[in-house]
Amino acid sequence: MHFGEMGSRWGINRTVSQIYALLFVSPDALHAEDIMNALNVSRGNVSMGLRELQSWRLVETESRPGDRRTYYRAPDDIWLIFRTLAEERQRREVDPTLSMLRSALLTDPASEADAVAQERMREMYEFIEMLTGWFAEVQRLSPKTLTRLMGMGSRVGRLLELVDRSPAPNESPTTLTPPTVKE
Amino acid sequence: MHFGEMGSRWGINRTVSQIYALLFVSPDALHAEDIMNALNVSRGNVSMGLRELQSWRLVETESRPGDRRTYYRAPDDIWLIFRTLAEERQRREVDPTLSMLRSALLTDPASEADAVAQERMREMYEFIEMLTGWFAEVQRLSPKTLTRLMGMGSRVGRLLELVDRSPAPNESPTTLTPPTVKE
DNA sequence: GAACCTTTTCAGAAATTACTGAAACTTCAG
DNA sequence: CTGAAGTTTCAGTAATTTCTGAAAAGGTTC
Repeated sequence: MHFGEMGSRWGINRTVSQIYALLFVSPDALHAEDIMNALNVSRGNVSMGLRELQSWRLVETESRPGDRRTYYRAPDDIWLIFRTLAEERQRREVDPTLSMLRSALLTDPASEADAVAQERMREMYEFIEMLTGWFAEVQRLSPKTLTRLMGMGSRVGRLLELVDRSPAPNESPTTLTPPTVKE
Repeated sequence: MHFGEMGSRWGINRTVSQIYALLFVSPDALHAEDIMNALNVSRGNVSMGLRELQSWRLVETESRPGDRRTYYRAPDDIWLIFRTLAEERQRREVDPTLSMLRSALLTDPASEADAVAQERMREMYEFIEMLTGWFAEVQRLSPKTLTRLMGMGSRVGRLLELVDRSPAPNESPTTLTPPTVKE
């Protein structure tokens, strides 16, 4: 129920969110009728919801010998789920927004106000590109490494700030060679 | 228009998104009637939209001497906007979800299936806590440092992976002392 | 190839969400 | 105070989204 509520705040259909939550906590794969009964929704609704979840690559199907029904299961690797969600949102929402901004930036500003608007859009464009670019790159690291990086929290960044404040000569701020890790 | 569309995919009312986009690209602060005219929506709708945006701390008001009308402006510091959004979503959606999960984890599992469900929820709980905790910490760094960190992309992480593969003796994997930055 | 079981589709109904416009309210200068 | 200018509220309406259930389609088995 809570996930249905939260889903709808994130633009995801209530039933779709609930189906996902149900599959996520289920020890075994479920078939359509299990879901119908558990959530009290119609057959058609379950079918559409499952299709939506498959289009997001969030559920997998499974078939069992001697049973005609299709069973559905939600992968349980949380890093993978996170990655999948990020990739799909990138493809469906971020990329179209970037290309819209790009084309808006190509037109000639008709007024001073337009020029300012373009400047703001350019900032936003660059911000989104930087953020999603970084994200895509970092996602390629192993979950283990990512977990460690997160465990270090802001320490990595504070280190950089330290370096910034006491500038050493002939130092490139954007390259980093293997440090000596002590202690 | 595009932002209205995208907003609704993220659970944000179309008009609210459009008002925000309009203010964001406007060189000057606008008053309610400007917005009504620009977007062709009713006075009441604009009023409600602005209130919503203020509750998200995404727009500020401004009053001008000799003019009774309230002027609205969207701050233009993108890092600040990003941070504000993250903080509000954390407060409104992540925190309630975490506390729901916490209470679900406190109940005694009534069956084997319940125990599995709890285990899944525990994993999700820990993942969200780690991610948002890291995020909150990193957000405290200056935009300049953050930009540099992002510029380094996955290099920081690859460094860690490298260290993992060729283990040096007596090394704690979770602490990091200032490295020698060369070149 | 026909009976059977399951899934998908989709038109219409239901529910939800968003919007309007007018009245009520607030603010402030005179 | 008063009245003009501006803003908010909210009941009613409109638009959109979601859901249902029955019919069609898809697959399997014998």
